[in-house]
Amino acid sequence: MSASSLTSKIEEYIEQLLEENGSGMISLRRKDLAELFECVPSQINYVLRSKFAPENGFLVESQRGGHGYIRVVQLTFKNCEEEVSHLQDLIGNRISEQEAKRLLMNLQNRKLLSARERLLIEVALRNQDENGRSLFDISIHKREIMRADLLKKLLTSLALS
Amino acid sequence: MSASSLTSKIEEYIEQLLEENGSGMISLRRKDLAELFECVPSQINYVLRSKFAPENGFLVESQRGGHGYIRVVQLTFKNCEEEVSHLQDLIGNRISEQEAKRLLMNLQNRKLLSARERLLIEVALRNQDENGRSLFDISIHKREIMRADLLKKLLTSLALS
DNA sequence: TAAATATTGACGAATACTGACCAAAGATAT
DNA sequence: ATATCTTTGGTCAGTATTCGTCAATATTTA
Repeated sequence: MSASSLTSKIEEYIEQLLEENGSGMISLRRKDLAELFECVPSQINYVLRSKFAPENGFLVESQRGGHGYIRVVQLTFKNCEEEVSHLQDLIGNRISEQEAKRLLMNLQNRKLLSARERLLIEVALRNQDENGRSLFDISIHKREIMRADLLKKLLTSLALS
Repeated sequence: MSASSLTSKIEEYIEQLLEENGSGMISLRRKDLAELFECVPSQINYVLRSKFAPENGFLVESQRGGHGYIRVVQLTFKNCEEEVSHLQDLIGNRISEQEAKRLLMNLQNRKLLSARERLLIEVALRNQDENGRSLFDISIHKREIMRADLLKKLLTSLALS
């Protein structure tokens, strides 16, 4: 897909670095990256915060001062149970439609879900939401709780199969 | 087939874009489309929700904010259309839990569903049933209707893509 | 005319980007 | 050793840009 925004370009650059490196971990220098993309340094923080967050399967460590660095680590899980409990934590008691979609997309990217499975889950979530809204007049808050509930049920059932 | 309504015009425009593009996927800018058709932006959402829903063979993905977009993906029939409409007939207006399970097992045996996909559908159906029973006190009759509805949505969206 | 579908507009939410100011850690001079 | 300078990264608040939702109203259809 075309990456027209600055954020996308930086994101793709970092992903490419990770891919080339292979060890699942890379180091950056914030100022250099900012110069490369001709933006303010805090833009790098924005990209890291929004695209390389734990819910997207990454960890970011850094150190200030001379020879400072930013390290991006790609998370992996040893077993299913670890992954499931991590997912439970991420979903929490309630979740928005956007968050749910991002999470599912991430699972698909990490090959933990097929495209068809993701589609099924999205349709199920959407159906519940529509029913809750139009048939039963459920509040948005309650719908977020029900969405988290269903999502956890679906993902858990898959992981334990 | 009156193409006179605004919704129809927008629908046809998007379909034409999809056809011209050929890749089965297009990107829109909601504000631009709204300006083109001289309507409020939310009209675009209405068209997308009502005409480009998964059960109609489309996926809509979007992103807000700077460089935001709306992407419409046309799912292509992999399995034949007859299969889908046959399933619709088979399910009918309402279906019991037992019948649903038999149907799903049958689809899995015929390799039209993976075990994981069947599991997802069963969990989604059961979840809706449970909620309907315990939260909203829905009658068994109404629940059979809702079950048929959800099952058709799920299978139809799967039959595409 | 009752139900379904279409249309609008007000308001809210998510994402992108910047710049000013803050904090930490190494380097250097005394 | 300590103070101070230099080099790094962090945070936050503000602005701009897009899209989404919801409820009210209008129109069409059955």
